[in-house]
Amino acid sequence: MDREFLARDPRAVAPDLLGCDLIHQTGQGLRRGRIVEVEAYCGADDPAAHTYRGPTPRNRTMFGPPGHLYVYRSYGIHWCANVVCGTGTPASPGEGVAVLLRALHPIDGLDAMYVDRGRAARRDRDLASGPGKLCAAMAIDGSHDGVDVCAGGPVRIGPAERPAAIVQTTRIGLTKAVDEPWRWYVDGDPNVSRLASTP
DNA sequence: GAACGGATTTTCT
DNA sequence: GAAAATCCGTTCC
Repeated sequence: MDREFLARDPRAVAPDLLGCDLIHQTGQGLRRGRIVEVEAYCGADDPAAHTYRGPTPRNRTMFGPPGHLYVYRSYGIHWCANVVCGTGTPASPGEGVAVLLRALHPIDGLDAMYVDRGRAARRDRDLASGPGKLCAAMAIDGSHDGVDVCAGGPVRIGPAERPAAIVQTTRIGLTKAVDEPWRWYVDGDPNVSRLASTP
């Protein structure tokens, strides 16, 4: 994964991440899933973003250089993982923008994913069909906040296999900026957490 | 298959 | 003190 690819507006990066593989090489083995659902969070432009009101101890990774992972705890229980975007450098802060990874199509390491997801996972599509599930399946937690996914380390992102069709729709689970169409998913993939409503 | 409540960290009022 | 970028077990169709 080239860092320049991520050094853009998250609304441009997010659909381009669909079809890329998220890879985690753990001591036990390699886990891999294809990214099939993402959301963009746009810093000061986005009341729903953690970074809307500026840096805090939790969100400081999002103001750093692109290509790092912002991992935070959601509802006190789950972990959620974002890929930092924008034009930050080690010397100067970025825009506080990122892409939330919401769902994966499991490819490798499914046995380990079932173990870490517990008894609620009955089928492959239960493994990573949501941001909290995704982190559990990939063994990503708070210790991975700030890791560089562009450096060829144990957590990395592989090149995209371009999806046949992409759906753009509104984000999920928000109470602010609910109408912004900043979620994208791979049309027809069974691992997508929720389909776009068709009124 | 849909609908509800509980778990529990970080932030803000 | 309350709400939040969620998930799961239970309950009722």
